[in-house]
Amino acid sequence: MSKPSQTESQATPANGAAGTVKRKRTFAIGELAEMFEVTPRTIRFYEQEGLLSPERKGQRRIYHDKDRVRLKLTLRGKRLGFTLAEIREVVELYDAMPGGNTRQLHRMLEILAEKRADMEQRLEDIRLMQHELDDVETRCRAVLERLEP
Amino acid sequence: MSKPSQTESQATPANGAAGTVKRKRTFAIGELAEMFEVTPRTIRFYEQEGLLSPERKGQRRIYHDKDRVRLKLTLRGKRLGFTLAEIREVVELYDAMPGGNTRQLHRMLEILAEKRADMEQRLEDIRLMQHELDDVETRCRAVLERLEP
DNA sequence: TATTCCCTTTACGTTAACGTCAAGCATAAC
DNA sequence: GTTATGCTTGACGTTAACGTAAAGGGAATA
Repeated sequence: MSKPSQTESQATPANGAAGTVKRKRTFAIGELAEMFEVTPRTIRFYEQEGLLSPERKGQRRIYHDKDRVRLKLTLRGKRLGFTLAEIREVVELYDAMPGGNTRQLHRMLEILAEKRADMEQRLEDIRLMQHELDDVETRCRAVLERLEP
Repeated sequence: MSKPSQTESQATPANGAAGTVKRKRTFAIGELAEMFEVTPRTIRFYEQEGLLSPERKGQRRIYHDKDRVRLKLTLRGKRLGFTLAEIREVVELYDAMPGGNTRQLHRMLEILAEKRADMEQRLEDIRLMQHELDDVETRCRAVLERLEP
């Protein structure tokens, strides 16, 4: 399945005033890509799909911490099998939340309920799959016992 | 995401001797498709990919209970985000198990361990996602409280 | 100054997992 | 008998999510 990195690997904080070990506040696309073990292409693609909208400094993209978080959430969504379109739907509503009208907010609650049900189903699937794995492993070891003394 | 059915819907048992409500033992492709809310095309595709190998009666495919179970497991695997190739890998090893040689069996245990770790990661992702959902819902309701008395 | 990186956009290519006809067989119903 | 239903095998089309190559900009380093 080509796992795209579970926990982002800490990039070496390369700046900060003397003594003050202050976290780097912005990232270039390559840094972010390395952190999450994805390619820059992927990150640009997510932007094109409306999931990210980094600042620009001239032509270059500058990513802040909120962009990093959003990317993290996006990738987690992906691991959970959501499509980029689904992830975007939530992201857009989330952005529109503070000034959101009542209808949007209720729609949001609807979506949340759906996702929640989805998570429950996934938990059940995982439980069942784990049992399958247990079962197969047991049989597997049984056969091995018979072959290897 | 177009959910492809979670729990297969019980097809009406249309045969069985008088009184004996005996479960139907075989299924046509259309029946199986309806049960799991997928298309026949999907089922044929899975066969082509080596995940199913139903009996043939003349030209027609006849599915037994073991085929149904295998389809169920396949769809569950899909919901968990596994590719058909991954699912097939396990299926093939599983088939080769009873007469399997030691090397294959050890390979099998390896794969099982991988899948197990995978499940753990998925559980963690789900936990985190649920917290996200809680968080968003809380904020969402807070805004609504301010808008609706 | 020249070379090296890292970035940029544009654009066509690729893979998985089916969808969607088309043309035809066979059995069940009328 | 013929009409309808459900199956069969091709074979080409489609979508999502990127990959990959081309052509070039700008700053930093040798």
